Amino acid sequence: MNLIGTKWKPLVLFHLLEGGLRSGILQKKIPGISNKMFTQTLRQLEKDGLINRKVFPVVPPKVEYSLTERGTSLEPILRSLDAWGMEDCKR
Amino acid sequence: MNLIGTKWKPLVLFHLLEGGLRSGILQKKIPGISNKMFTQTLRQLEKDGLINRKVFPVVPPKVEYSLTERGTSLEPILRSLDAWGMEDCKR
DNA sequence: GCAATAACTTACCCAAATGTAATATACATA
DNA sequence: TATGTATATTACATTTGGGTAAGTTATTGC
Repeated sequence: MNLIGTKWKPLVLFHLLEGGLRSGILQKKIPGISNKMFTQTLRQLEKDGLINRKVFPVVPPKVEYSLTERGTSLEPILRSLDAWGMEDCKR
Repeated sequence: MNLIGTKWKPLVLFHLLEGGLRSGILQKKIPGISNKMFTQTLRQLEKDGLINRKVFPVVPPKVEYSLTERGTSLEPILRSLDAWGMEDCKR
């Protein structure tokens, strides 16, 4: 799954700890992430079974991401990374 | 510091949790790491202030690595990564 | 003299991660 | 008809992690 060895995954997960978010809002919480890496990271996390993707059939599109149970189980790790002041979680 | 975003750093630190080790022995605990990445990773960790490097002026050379206090403070993170079964810590 | 030893280092190369920028979709509305 | 909107994808370039293999050092012992 490679949570480690990737720049953005932990960051994305961290911002979902407080609850699900709309795509756009989540992205704004991660300054510096490119459009591409944002969706690419989400796709991977979804494939890893760590997040849910919920699409609302409206226009313009609305998509919400939230942690799965498995994703939530990472909370201790994500919080300790944050507490420790890991660069990648500071942004 | 980028503990995350690198393949080997957490692994090296993890194996030092139980105490300092000679270079060669530490390397053997990390199958798959190349000679180059091994020393390169150690240099980075040393620069990050996470490990100590102690050289014994003997022949053939003897070098021991151990965690600094700062490095030891990562123990909860390293252990939870391991407990979670992170791929990189399974080897 | 010459091989063996432990710990590195260096040159060279490839592949994977990431960045940039343009484009797509589908409908509402001015 | 043209524009805005939120989400996403694609092609292309660049950066960086990582591998391989050979060379370095300084001594001991055959």
